[in-house]
Amino acid sequence: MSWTDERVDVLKKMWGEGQSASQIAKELGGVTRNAVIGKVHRLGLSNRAGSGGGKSAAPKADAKPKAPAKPKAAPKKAAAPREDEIQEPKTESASPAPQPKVPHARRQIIPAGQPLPPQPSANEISPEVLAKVNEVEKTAKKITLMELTEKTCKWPVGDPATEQFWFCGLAVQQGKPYCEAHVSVAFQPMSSRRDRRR
DNA sequence: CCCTGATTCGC
DNA sequence: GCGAATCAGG
Repeated sequence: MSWTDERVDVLKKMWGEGQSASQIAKELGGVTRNAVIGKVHRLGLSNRAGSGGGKSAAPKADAKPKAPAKPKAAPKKAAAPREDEIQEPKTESASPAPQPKVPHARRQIIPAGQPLPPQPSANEISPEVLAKVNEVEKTAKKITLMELTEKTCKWPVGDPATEQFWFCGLAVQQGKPYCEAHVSVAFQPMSSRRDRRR
């Protein structure tokens, strides 16, 4: 595969959207995340920030401490036939319809000001974290039960008895079953919820 | 272990 | 220019 204009376009778009190199590589197909990263650098759009915020670019200074002397006895894997991708056995066929963008209309998350207690632990959590979760739930992928994998956030959102129910679906925080935001509300330190009035 | 991007360097 | 191998984190 070569970097055609269209492919570069997708690359730029996705990278701009904050997609990870591996995701982009998966989307494009025929390339590895390394290739994507390499291209990103060559295109000179490595840092996605640019915002004059506190996040300063890399303090590169001078880099050269790399070990130039690489023995590399004989680790040559020869031409490793990748093509593997042992991902989940999705409905892989030949349909060029990878990611449904979910063009659904904006369903209101909270139908009404009803009790709505099913939320696992949205009781006494720092308002900040709570707010963050709310944000996340708006940008969540809203996947269904069957779309859950070991790598998708399994945080339930909404009421299972209604149509307004889905799973977060964002990338999980490694070992955890939830994404970062939901991990923070799901795994409250005891100290925090210690003296629950009851 | 999973993942991320960054860099190097032979091709 | 390309990207695998590697490095350096989280």
